[in-house]
Amino acid sequence: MEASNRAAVICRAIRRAILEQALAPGDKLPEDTLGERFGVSRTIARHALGQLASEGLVELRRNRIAVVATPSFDEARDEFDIRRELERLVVRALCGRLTVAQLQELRAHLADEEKAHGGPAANSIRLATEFHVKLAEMTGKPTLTRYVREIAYRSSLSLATFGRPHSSECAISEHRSVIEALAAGDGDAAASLMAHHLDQVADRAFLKVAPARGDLMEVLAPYAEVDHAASGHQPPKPRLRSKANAQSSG
Amino acid sequence: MEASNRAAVICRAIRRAILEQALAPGDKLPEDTLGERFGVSRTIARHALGQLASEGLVELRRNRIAVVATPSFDEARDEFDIRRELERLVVRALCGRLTVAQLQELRAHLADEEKAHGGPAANSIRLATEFHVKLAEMTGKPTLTRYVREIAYRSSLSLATFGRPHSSECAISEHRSVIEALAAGDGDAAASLMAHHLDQVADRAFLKVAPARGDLMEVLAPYAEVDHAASGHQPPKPRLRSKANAQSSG
DNA sequence: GGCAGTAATTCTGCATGCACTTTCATGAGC
DNA sequence: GCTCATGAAAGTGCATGCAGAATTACTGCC
Repeated sequence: MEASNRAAVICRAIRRAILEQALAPGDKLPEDTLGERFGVSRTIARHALGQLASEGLVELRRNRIAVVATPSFDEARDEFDIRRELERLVVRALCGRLTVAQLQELRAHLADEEKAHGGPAANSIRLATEFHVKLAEMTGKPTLTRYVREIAYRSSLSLATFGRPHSSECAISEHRSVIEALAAGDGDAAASLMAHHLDQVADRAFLKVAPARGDLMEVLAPYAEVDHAASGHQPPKPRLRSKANAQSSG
Repeated sequence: MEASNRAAVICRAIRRAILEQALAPGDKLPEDTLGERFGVSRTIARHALGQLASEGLVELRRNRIAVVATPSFDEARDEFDIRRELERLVVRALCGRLTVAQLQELRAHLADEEKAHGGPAANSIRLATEFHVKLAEMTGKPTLTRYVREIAYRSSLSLATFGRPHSSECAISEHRSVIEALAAGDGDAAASLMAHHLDQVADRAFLKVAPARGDLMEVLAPYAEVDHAASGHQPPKPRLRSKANAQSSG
């Protein structure tokens, strides 16, 4: 799938780091540091960054250090709209075509999600995303898989930027009901359950922006971001994001 | 939008060549030839090829010359399914939000399509594709635009592989009705007209595979391709494609 | 102490060189 | 005439070096 192994290793590492929110939007990714860390030359590191940029996970600006992408609020919203349709296609393609082994794999994945529930959020987030990617892969449709994977990873960046603390228990039960609808061969149900699930994720994550009380910054962040998008260039904003989230119980 | 100008120039040139079918699936793209042609080093050419590969227009195999991608029949079919949903999102996003200037631009584009109707097919194909890309761009949604653009360009490769002679007059009238529905602010109509249009394109292009009489090769090509995909590696197949198409009136 | 101007450092953009792989042409053997 | 080995040519994979841009550190000044 990836051009060469050595660049692919870097890509995978960075993708995973983003997924587990070890890398946050805006974090710098200098070519030589990267190359040094992975024991390759800048050429390879550069190649990997290009690949990640084409997936929307990294932003490349001329003569500037590459940074982890910072999706705007609008982008996040629009991408969830796309994602809903793509994943609807996924479950429709899957319905009635899943093998016993595949169903078993999905249920095993669900078990992993449950097991990770009490633990660190990074694991839960990663597993939840991988559930969607795994479903897409099972369609055997390369383009659909690619788009779902890209957008799912991008979603985790949106979550990092705008999301409030991840609540995984709802997601898990929604995953389960999608699987059961697929197992029952009910494509319509599976499709609307998936669409509903993604709407819920979006709502939980950043659409219902806090019930008024508490941190004003958090409420305003999305709207501020909209303004930035309109004005066309990024204001300073040095890591205000994580601070705002951390104080949400203020 | 693209990392650097110099690589972007090469990308644009190749994309356009593909769109106008001056480059056919399987055509070779050696790094140094490319670099020489555009007055840059292999490094830049290589970078451009990586970019195009990430868009699915070029296939990169280790230690092998890059080639223009050859979508399989299944891929082509699946991508039209994706495209239908994406472009439905496009017209829904556009409906009621198009400015007078934008409507004017779309109608001007339609006029260009009509003007190109009698002329070389390359022009008609390019303009038809650009119509869809232009619509997507007008949404202002970067990810949606990117995906529609990628898939539209990929479609032109599918057409080159499986398509029969392009018939542009239907496409043009269908484009017109989409625009008029958008101008009238009827989102439902626009969405289903667009979906219908894409279905028609797919049907005209390669789903109704010739009415039995004539060249057997042409009828079998898609099924042969399905087989290749299943067996996992490409058989020789040295440009059989264009020959089969040319003899379709046998 | 705060601030502007400047030098040093860091980092990217790109070409080039070398090692290795694939491909192709040539010719020997059957 | 056909197949198969063999060596040359062509092409990619990757590291490195140099030029220039961006950033940072530093110094003198108010």
